[in-house]
Amino acid sequence: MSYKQLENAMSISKVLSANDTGETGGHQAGMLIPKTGGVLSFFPLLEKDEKNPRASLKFIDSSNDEWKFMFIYYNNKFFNGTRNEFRLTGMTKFIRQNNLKAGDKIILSCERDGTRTIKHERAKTEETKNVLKLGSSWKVVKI
DNA sequence: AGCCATGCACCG
DNA sequence: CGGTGCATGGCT
Repeated sequence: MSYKQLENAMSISKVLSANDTGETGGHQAGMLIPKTGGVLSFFPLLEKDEKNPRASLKFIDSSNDEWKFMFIYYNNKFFNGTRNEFRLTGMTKFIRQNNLKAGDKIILSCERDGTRTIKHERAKTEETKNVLKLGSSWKVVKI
């Protein structure tokens, strides 16, 4: 009797930063993966004893297209350098095709059969929605 | 911890 | 030769 059913159909999401989408001029080719929030458990375990280990992952989007991303652990901090972070690279085409901008969200899911899917969520840019004008110079005065 | 930025290698 | 992506350093 085992109780392991947590690894089924999990999904994570990441809000794109300007640098992730390339808007800052950086040629990043992908996005940073936060080390916190349990996000890492979505990805395969990488060999931390070797430098910059990586895993190629296949994702299916909503139109059933297949995408190949590279999950890389830049860990040269434990070798020569200063890096200690995870990245998902090779996403430029996907970002462009869907016209994703900073603030938009990427949702990655993992089905029970191991299939990984990718979705995106447009940021709600209704910035002036809650700026309800109430005639602030008027107020009720009791006499 | 996460985001920004860049030199260089590679490929069209 | 210019765009793209990797790897890496720097800055907040």
